[in-house]
Amino acid sequence: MLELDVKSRVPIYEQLVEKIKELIIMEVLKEHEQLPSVRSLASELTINPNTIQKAYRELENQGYIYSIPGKGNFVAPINKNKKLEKVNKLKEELKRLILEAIYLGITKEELMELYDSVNKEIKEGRR
Amino acid sequence: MLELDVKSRVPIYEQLVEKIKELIIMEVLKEHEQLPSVRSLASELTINPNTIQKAYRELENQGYIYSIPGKGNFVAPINKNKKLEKVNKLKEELKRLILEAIYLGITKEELMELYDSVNKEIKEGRR
DNA sequence: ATAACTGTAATAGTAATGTTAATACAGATA
DNA sequence: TATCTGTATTAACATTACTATTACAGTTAT
Repeated sequence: MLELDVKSRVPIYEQLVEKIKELIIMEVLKEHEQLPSVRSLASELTINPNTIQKAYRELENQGYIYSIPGKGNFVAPINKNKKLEKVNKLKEELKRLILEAIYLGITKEELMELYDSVNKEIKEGRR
Repeated sequence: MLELDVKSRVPIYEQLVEKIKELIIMEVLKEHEQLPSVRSLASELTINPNTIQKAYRELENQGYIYSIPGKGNFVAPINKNKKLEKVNKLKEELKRLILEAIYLGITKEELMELYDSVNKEIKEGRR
């Protein structure tokens, strides 16, 4: 569920943050659902507990989870603004790529084809 | 022309490589055109000559430029396969983002709107 | 030929950052 | 009481990018 790339330039804790954000926004993780404990997740992923804690701390700062000392970390109940935030961020990224694409001569039609091919892959369950 | 972000996670030499690649593919830099010397570019950007050299070396390895010791570094005369490579890479990136976008509920129409807005900006000379 | 450019090379040092390791303490719970 | 949980702290390690410095050789113009 949480696949990490230890050789990546982006640090492990940040990969974790992004992956877990994703799960929360996609509502794979539900409100108030408990996350794996710092230690258990660390041993499962065979990385240091400090790294997990750093990720959880960051998620808490960003309002995605809340923690109860002694009990655990839980999914925060907000999700609406967060989703909008995410959508806007994604759109900005898309615009950046589209700009470059246009300069490289990629047409609107080609972009639509890309959309369709991805959409098809999803429907066929290949993702 | 070459704007660097020293605070970025991606290293300076790699930013340089990408920017210069871009200029070559867009044919802003023409075949056999001489690039700034290692030392002059270094002093212009106020970074170390070694960093420039590392970028040039990388560009040479990737076939974008060639160097003549004692003379300088020059734009290589290939550009066709390189452009295709770049386009394909960009399309892969786009697919990745589109996949995420679909999961977040972004429609094909919204994507088209993004394309149009970027296109409009270009035409209006805002880019 | 000399000076002033070019690229290339090697080495050492510095700085930042992520990660690990080891402990410790306190709240929660069975 | 034992065993979970989160939290905190400190030190050490590893990697990497970048800088600094010096040196050598080819090119070119004066």
